Amino acid sequence: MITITLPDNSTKSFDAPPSVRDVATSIGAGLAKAALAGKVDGKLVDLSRSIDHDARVEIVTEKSPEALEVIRHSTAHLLAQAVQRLYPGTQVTIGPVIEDGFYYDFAPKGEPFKPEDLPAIEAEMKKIAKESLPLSRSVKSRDEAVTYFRGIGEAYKAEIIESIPANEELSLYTQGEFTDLCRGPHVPDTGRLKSFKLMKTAGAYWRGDSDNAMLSRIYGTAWLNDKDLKAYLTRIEEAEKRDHRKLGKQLDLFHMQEEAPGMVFWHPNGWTVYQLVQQYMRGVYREGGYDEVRCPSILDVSLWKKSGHWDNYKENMFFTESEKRTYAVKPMNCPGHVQIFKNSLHSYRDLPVRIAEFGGCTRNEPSGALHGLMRVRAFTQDDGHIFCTEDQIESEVVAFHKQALKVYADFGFKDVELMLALRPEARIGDDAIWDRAEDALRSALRSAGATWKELPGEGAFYGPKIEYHLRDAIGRDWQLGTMQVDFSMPGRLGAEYVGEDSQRHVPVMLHRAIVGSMERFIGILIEHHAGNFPTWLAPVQAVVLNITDSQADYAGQVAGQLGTAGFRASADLRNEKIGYKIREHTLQKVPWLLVVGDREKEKGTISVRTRSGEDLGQLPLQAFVERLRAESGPH
RNA sequence: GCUCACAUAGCUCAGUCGGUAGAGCACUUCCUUGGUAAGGAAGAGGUCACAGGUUCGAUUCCUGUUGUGAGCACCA
Repeated sequence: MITITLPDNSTKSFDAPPSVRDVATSIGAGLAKAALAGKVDGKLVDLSRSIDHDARVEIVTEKSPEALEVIRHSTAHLLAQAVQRLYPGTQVTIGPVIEDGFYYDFAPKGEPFKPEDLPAIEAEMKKIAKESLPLSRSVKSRDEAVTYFRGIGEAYKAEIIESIPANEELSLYTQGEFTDLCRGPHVPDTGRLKSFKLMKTAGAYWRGDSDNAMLSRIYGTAWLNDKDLKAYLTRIEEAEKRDHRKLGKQLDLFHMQEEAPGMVFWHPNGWTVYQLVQQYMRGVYREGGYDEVRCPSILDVSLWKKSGHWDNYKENMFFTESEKRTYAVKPMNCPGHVQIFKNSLHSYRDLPVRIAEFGGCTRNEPSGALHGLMRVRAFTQDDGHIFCTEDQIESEVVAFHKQALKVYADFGFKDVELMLALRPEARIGDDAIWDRAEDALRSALRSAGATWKELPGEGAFYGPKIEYHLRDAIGRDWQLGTMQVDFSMPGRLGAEYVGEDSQRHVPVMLHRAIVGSMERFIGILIEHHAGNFPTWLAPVQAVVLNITDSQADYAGQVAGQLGTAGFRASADLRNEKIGYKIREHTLQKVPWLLVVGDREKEKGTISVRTRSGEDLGQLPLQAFVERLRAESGPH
């Protein structure tokens, strides 16, 4: 006798061990039909799984949060089956579920898959789905499974299984002629898979290691129904429209060119935005008690040997030589700031000493990593370093945390996630130091009332770090700010202060940045706002448009007065129709369009239109200035 | 760095099954003075990314280089 408890706490009894499907059927035929999988004592299983003990059971249908995972996983199997039908001899490896879909890595017999191959594969998937092949689960011992996969020529699969402990039982899923190793669960039959699409092909290293062979990966997406699929495809299109590389060109913000890979040519419009962000951040330095400094861009390599960058970061640095000396182009600002700290003798009374810079950094990033403004070789950090005692870490981290959240909110980002990156494999400093550094950050975060996720192995070589991840308007995550504790570098570079005991001590160094890289931050701003910068950040805030030549003087005057009032305004006096000018400046995403014709000229007003097409009618210039002033800053 | 793809006018793209190229927008000039998302006409603009090779002939085919895109690896 088996007693099953359902989510509403009602119970059902069965004489023989029932399958999950039996439980569903006992509740209702409709539910049995809608069922995709089940949850037994919280564990996701197949419908066919029999339940041999008293348990809590939940039926997973399309309405369950787990449904998508099951469907995507099963669709990955469907893809593998289709590929093996069309390309016999292709080996399968793994096919996990990812955000919005799934992928499957194949070891093709000949050429890797190309985008042109996808329609045929997708058609074959649709065909198999129509066949409604049931998926059946079987269990094998590890060694049996290895023998099985070796027997059918699946060397990669066999290799995966060999790395699993010998005493573990493995489940295999079979649909028609296709069998794959898999933890499951899966949909009961392939007919349940309807709304999917293959998206792209790519290379991917076997087991994620660049020393291994390159496999051929196919990405796909899968959804509960065609409506969701369509919504997803629309979302991707929207994201493409916001691409900062595209908008950067359209709005004439910046460009990059072949002679300077990964480096930016800022155009007047883009540089205006850059300057605005910089001025704002300069205020943040001031309010946080930082002194702004400026350090040399190239420094003798001996300094980088002392700092540890030579040993840990050489691959990513640019070098230059002159008169038999080798210099490194600075990839980070910290050693420079230490030099400034060291240049005078500090008392413990001076601490914390806060030094900040808009520090230009140059890093030889791998060519394949470059991506518009998001990953560049030359960039500027809002970089600050705090020299303090161990006791001061907590209050410094808390103050920084508050400031960072304010900055993000001012730029329109509400969704901020914190990560704590812990000691990596390659590092300097002994474990006791790392313990103290990691604990210091944890306790600071605790006292700031923050919640965070920990990422083992992701820290910098000199210390652990807090990372601030922001979610933009279309749900993508970006890492911006960082706060890092460093017990090593001050000692290596000889930074000291005189303590109360009149002895010399090595200070702790905190590395911090809020926007991270100016370049990347502006890229994120462009995408977050889809190019529609808020008025205070817009390169051009208002354009005055005359209707005929007879108002040219007046239009020029209005633009002049706005300029005098401190706004970025210009007049478009071209001999073009008003509709043409409106279209052009709307496409340039200028927030305010001010139309002046004879009517306005006579009354000394302007007709105000926003870039979203809203018509505010005629306003006296002064009234508009007030309105603009209200939108001219984040505060 | 690795795999695959791509590189044609300022921009977005078409095209040449191998015989040195075309559209729209933008630009210049002229006409038009027009009230809220494109008025009209004419003109100018290209070593078809770069370097080799095959060929009577290469922008087109092949190889390499550079850059870009997608993904992987990397991201101190």
